[in-house]
Amino acid sequence: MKDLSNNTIERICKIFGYLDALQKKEIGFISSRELAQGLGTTEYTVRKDLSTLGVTGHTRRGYDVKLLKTQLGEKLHLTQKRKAGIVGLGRLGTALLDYEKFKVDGFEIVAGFDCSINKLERIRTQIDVFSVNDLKRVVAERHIELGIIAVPEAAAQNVADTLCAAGVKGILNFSPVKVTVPEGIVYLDMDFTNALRFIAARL
Amino acid sequence: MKDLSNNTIERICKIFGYLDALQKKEIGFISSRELAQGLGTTEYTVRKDLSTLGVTGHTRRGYDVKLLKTQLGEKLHLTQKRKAGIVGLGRLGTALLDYEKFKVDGFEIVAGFDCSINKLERIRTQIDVFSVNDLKRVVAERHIELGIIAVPEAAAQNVADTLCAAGVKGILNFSPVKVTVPEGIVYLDMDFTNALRFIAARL
DNA sequence: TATTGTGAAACATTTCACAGCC
DNA sequence: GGCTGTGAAATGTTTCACAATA
Repeated sequence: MKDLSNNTIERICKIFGYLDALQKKEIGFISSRELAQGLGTTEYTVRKDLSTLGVTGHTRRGYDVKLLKTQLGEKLHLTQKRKAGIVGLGRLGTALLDYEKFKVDGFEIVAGFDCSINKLERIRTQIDVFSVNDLKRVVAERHIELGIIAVPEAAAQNVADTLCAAGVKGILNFSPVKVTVPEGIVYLDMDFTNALRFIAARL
Repeated sequence: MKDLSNNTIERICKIFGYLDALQKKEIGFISSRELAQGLGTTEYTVRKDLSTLGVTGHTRRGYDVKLLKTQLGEKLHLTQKRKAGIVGLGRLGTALLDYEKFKVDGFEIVAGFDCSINKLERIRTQIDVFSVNDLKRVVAERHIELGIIAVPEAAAQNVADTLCAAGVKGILNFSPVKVTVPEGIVYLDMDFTNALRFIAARL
């Protein structure tokens, strides 16, 4: 397959999520125009993106919702379940531990980590929790591919290093500092403050 | 000022945040190259972005960290404090209520809202909490400009409508569905599942 | 000598127009 | 008739090369 731009991948991921909503409403077919409206983009871009991926719709009817979901899932490798671990079990970390939407969409949180024994003992959750000292072992044993960082900023880089050394392939960073990761590790920031800044700048 | 692309605004917001870290380390000047490294972009892009904004550095020394922070803040209107309210006081919502980083960066959470009286009574936080029935009044009284949505997906669109009707100018949506807002309201999604999907697609 | 600032070149993305199709 | 699929045009963004500068 041709290599896709980040923008395209992001849009396709959004479409993928949007199709869930359509399925719940029992909508069988959807046109590029309606998809575009639901996503805040243009019909041209939707058609181009889908055609770039090699998936195809029907003249006069649009795209088959269920089929499209399957096809996009395959093309983006979203069909296989992915295991994730969360490091940092403060308020945000524990909120993420029990975030049900992950499960629905093929992501499974299989472990939580914190450096405070105190916190580990007090936490009430279904997910197994461990000391960060056991991180390397647990990541290997449980085949964790994705690391989610929810520690205070001072500890973020350290945690990222530990996660990468343990062998995770992707990192989602909720801490407010950018961390650096080795070549080949997929990295994404979720900086809340930055999000508010972006909005403020557009006001 | 020329109008800036979303990409430029996003990068400038990141630079703005990065300068905080530099100030903490007491670094006085920084070159476009170093900035680029810290941010994962190129020195050309940094220089172009800054020059597009009309801010300027010094030959042989780079940019004055403190001055640059001030200038970027002015250009992006990030100097004035912005008041925000959070709707939905589940685990995520309450985590956001007490997210200290917001305060540091000029955003102030001045109210929380939930529809469950039960939850409102049980919550322990410094921030005043209200029933969503009082949302319109409180948004007006406290001059809330930014609405943060942290409710389950079924309620998200409804909450967005209420917030917009109450007069907020920007919305940050943590729920996993995209909501639609009237023309003129700045809107940004923070979809955790989508973030994981994006990472999985890049693996 | 090291770094900015910027016009121009290279590249990437989005939009468009329309053929093809059911 | 209404929708997709796509090559070509239009637009936007990034990279580059180099003059200017302290």
